[in-house]
Amino acid sequence: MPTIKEVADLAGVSVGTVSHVVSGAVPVSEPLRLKVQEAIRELDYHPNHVARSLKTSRTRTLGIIVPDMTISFYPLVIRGAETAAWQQGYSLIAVNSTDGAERQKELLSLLRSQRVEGILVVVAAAPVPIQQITRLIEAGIPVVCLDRIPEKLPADSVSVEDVSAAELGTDHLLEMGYRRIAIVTGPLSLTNEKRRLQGYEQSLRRAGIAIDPALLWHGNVRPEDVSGLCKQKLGTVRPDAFLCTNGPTALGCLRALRHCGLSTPEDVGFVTFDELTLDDLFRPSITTIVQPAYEIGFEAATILFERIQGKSGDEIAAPRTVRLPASLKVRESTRRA
Amino acid sequence: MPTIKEVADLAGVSVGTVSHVVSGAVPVSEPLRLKVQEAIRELDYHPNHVARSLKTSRTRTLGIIVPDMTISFYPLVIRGAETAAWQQGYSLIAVNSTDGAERQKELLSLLRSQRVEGILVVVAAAPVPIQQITRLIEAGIPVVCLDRIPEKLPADSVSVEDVSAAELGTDHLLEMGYRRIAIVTGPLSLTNEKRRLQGYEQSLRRAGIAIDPALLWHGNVRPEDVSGLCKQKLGTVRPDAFLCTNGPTALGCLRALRHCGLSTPEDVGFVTFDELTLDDLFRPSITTIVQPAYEIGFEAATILFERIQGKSGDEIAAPRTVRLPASLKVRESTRRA
DNA sequence: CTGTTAGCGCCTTCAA
DNA sequence: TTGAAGGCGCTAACAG
Repeated sequence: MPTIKEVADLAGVSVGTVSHVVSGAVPVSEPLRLKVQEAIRELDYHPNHVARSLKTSRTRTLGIIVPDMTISFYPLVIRGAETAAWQQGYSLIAVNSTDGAERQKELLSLLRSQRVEGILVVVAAAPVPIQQITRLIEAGIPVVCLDRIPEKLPADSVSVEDVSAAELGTDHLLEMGYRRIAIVTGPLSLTNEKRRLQGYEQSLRRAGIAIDPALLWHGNVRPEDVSGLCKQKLGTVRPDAFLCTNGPTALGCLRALRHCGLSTPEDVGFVTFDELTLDDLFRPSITTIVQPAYEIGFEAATILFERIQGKSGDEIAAPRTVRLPASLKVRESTRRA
Repeated sequence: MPTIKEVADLAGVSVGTVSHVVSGAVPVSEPLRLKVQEAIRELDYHPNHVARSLKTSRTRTLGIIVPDMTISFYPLVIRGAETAAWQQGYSLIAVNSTDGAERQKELLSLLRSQRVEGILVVVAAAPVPIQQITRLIEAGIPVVCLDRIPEKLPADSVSVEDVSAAELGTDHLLEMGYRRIAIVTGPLSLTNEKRRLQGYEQSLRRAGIAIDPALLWHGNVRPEDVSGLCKQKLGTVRPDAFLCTNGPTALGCLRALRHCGLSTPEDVGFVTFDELTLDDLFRPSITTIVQPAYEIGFEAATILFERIQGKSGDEIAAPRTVRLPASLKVRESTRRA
């Protein structure tokens, strides 16, 4: 791999001159510039980012940690962030935490060693000591949380407007005439889940319906577990509709319904957060509360850049909290006979 | 961000000693080691990978380029590669080419500047000068192609056994009694598409059915385009079944069918490469030729590591070609009334 | 075992 | 406008 020195030698100039034409920051006379460019082409020279980063202590790299990019929501988030990063000349390292606290810690540490200039993180569902993250921020590496928001973490965050999103889904079910609406949530240690539950409760209350604790099903983010939970609950309780607060949960719930011989929309109404299918080609298509995944990623990266740029000198700005609106895609699973 | 020197000062030892305890390569006496570790904890020291990479000229980083990780097949591939990389203590930079030749070139250049030690690439569907890739290999950066295999590129490659995979699907349709089977392909400039077409033809021939050119529909990887193509073709031709050679193509085809008021399996049989849905919860569930996506990624990364390790000294081994078997998931779209 | 030191490739003053 | 030189943080000899 050729170095800047080899280019300089071939072009018959000094390394400084080559550096100038590469960066474009300092003007170089036409003839020298051409000679340098020719040498670059000839040698197929690619500036060494590693050396540049060491010198400038700027890696022009961002990190993003997601639980599992196999879940359709996250690739969109990543692409949003990637686009924002690309526009600023940054690249993005995306890694999966598999929702493990230990793994997340390792990844945070790895990204730190790589000297990424900022980190986007969807915190693992496993309870994570927030110290993992506060330390990073103290060390001067800005962190923006997205999608899932840990409690009491003084960091920027971007996610959906959970309460109103849940209301959107619940109101729709109420409008369709469902009354015994069960909510299937993930772990309530995630603020979002709590807020979604809250939105559900508000909608019911507003409709004059009492909250029935027997219809509050609290699971986690593993479809198998949720499926088991639902099967068990279905033995004694029969809701007429379901609101699932995330994709994996919905998957588990749907499997349980099928297992119990219940179908939607014939037997029960069904609404979930997050897209389960690629589109509406399949039946029963599921009514979905769609989060603006791409925008969440894009917006989060944008905030991260503001932090990175504004880091020099003046006091740290207060954490920003951005909440993007969700939208409802009404499909067949809430179409009553 | 503390440096190795600060750790050394705090622990009252030399930087060499700190380096030794961090790497574990050179033994250090118990008392010193403890002092160093304490200092590391105290300062929250994270070794600078950038400096280390510059010194050792090994970044312990791999790159992977996919067309669009929003397509469900690719996240699995990436995770497979990530797992293999992680096991070797490497990290992975995943980027999207959006199937553009220019973009792919930029990404290759970027990864090269980042000094990744090897690259996994799903070549862009747009015709790409193979020189982009051969140059990399000449420069000593091993490249493994996966999923899509460009013609005449002397590089390692990992993908599915296209011919037999297509036969699998076609034979199944034949067994179910379909006779006028249309094949909807992506661009034939991709070897895989050609091979899949070949498998389809072999199956038909073996069954004594003549190839009808009117049933050979050649599209691209953009659902909208394919949908338009299919709508037009359906105006004059009526196949009794479809074999789609990839996901985006299938999507376009299904949309066209719906547009024309045709449903599967009632009116036509349907088989496609690649999963369209998360699972079999939706109807009509589509019979699918499933590629071992995770394994493809894992295997490709493994080969890449062999190249990276074996790079020193001896002559370059001949390109390896790995073909993994596909499996058929029979679902409702081929269940005849 | 432990300390010292020379670069890895590049950018960035600073002089010429 | 161009060239020369120091040093970013670390590792890998090498010397002690």
